[in-house]
Amino acid sequence: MTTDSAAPRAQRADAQRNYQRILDIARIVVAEQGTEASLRDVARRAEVGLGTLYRHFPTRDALLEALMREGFERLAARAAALGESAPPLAALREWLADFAVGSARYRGLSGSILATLSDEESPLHAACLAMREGGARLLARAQASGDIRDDIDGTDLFALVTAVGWIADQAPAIARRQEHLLSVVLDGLAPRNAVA
Amino acid sequence: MTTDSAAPRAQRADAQRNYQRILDIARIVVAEQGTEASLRDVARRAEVGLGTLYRHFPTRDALLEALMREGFERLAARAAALGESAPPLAALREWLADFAVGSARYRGLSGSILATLSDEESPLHAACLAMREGGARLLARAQASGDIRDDIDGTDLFALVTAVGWIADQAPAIARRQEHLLSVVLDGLAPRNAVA
DNA sequence: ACCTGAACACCGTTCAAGT
DNA sequence: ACCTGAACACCGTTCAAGT
Repeated sequence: MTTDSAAPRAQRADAQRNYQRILDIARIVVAEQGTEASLRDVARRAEVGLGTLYRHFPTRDALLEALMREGFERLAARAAALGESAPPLAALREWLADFAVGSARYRGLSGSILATLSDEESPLHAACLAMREGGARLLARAQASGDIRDDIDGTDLFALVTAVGWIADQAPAIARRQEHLLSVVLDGLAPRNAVA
Repeated sequence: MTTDSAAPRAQRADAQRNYQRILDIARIVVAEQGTEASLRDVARRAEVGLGTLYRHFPTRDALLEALMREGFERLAARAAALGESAPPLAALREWLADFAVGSARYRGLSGSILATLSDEESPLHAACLAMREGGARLLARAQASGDIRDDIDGTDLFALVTAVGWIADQAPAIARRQEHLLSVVLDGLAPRNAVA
């Protein structure tokens, strides 16, 4: 057993180059057109055959996953760090602000990310997992300290923050209210005290 | 001046029939496929030429507007009624629950409705206006009575509630949490008391 | 006055043929 | 082992030709 069956086989040089070309161009095209960008356009501008794009990225979500992986990993790491360094509520708020920015980086990304929650086949699902768990831990911590109400879970929070990002996506006119709307939602997460 | 220039000219019988056929079928197809339904499919199943569909409904939003008009008018009327009959906060909450249901009636509708806020050309924009104003009045009333914080306006509220509807749209797994998420958001609208 | 469907310019996805 | 692009089955939108 000198070679692991899951060992990454060395790619041919042209394949490696094409993969990188596609990814670089995809970043540009998705920035321009959003997550529903024309894949044909990506292939054209990357100067590869359409089949080559599909060989490297069998689905649109596979391409998005490659585009977002770094960002997701960064958010997961940031959650862990904040969990050590900041008080529960502050840590959660700071992380959510970061997440809100990341999940709205491209037009349509909020939708792609939220839809992926229900679709376990999507490569985005797995890519988001560690980040989601990091956020969920910060939430649980803030709930344990009594800063956040107990009747919401990580998925609820994830969905709510993504939804606020989606608002700016759909209606540019409200985009400047995004931060404020997020803080309104977070205010709703305060513990319910029975003050009648 | 016996005839108003804006008077509705009598339509030819076949035109009238086609209009109705398209609308009836569109209701079915949009229920099946959502607001991004294939217009070709609508024309096919309504057994009219594709051009006939475009003649009656020049844009997708024009078709959606015809589909939703009644519902919007009902919501506008309901806002007025609740403004007379119920205490400020209860009226607002009840109306928002109604609105939440209506704005999520079809898959994709939340998006179509919110996008229309920024697009004044869309026929949906005008169709929503009276309803939005009705909601805004209920909001202002609840703010005047001190039940709702002052730093949000009708557009903010409209966007937030639509966004909660969108969540269920994207992730069926969370659909059953919709009511709860809406109540979390509404809790965030409570006045900010300086309780440190 | 209204209807029709072909025509145009796009998609996503697959796959036989090439190197 | 990988690349290519034609082929297929769809779109939305327009518009000349018909009745």
